[in-house]
Amino acid sequence: MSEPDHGHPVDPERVAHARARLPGREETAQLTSVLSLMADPTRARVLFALDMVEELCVGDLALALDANEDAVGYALRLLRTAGLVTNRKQGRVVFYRLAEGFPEPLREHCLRQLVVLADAAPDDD
Amino acid sequence: MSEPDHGHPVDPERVAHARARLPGREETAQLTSVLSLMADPTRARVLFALDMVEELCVGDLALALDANEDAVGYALRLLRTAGLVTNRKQGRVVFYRLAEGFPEPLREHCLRQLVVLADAAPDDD
DNA sequence: AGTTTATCCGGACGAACGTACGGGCATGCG
DNA sequence: CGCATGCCCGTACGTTCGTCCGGATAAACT
Repeated sequence: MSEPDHGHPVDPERVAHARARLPGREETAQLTSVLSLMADPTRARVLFALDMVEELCVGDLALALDANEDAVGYALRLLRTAGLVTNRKQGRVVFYRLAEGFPEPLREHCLRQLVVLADAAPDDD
Repeated sequence: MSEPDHGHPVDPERVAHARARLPGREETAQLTSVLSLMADPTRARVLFALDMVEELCVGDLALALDANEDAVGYALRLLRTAGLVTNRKQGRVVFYRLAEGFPEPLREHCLRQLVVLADAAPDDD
């Protein structure tokens, strides 16, 4: 079966303990949805770049990432929709930057701290 | 075209600046691959649970998460393959826990800090 | 020994994701 | 005023991911 009735847990205490403190479905969904956005090479690098130079237009962004514009455009679309970046249009050029309300923990922990993880863990397997 | 030759960047300075400091393709791939593992509700909650109670068997884990065993089993398979969790078999029960070399920044920043993000940002949209 | 329990494994299916392409809309320039 | 540029949008396609289902394995209990 997929869902055994499981007459009795093996570790009722721990189950209860975990169950009580575990983030709910919605909170988890929120968290994972924003993590999903960073869990893509193009989007991650877009955010990295914007965190460094504050503002960039789409074409320059593609140049900086050495990616094609379609990919960057799509990445920006999702990030914009999620409210993580904002755009300012000047002439026919559109500049992007990290949104005002960009989650600080995300910027601090994922954009900056976690890079050292990739840098210091060559044997990730 | 998808890849305009872009005679000249708009902001050559910023492009160069970003380009120089940007993490390479491999590092980004590593980072995103581990982030992808957390960017799933089931896997994220599995890690949360294991971070809290140290050790749990598959069945109890399914109970704690209120998910079916198939999902939990699949989640554990991926996490195990990635080396993020280890298992210890006692009788016919298999206990899982976070791996020894579980990336500390990940545990500290994603498992613990980022939850407050989900908790403190009801207007994520 | 046979049966039940706890888990793992592999394949099939459907859904979501990312990419490539074509067209569209504004802006700036000749 | 017409053409080129920079970017956005919608669609179609291929790939990847997660779930569901059946069977297999190993251990404990009778």
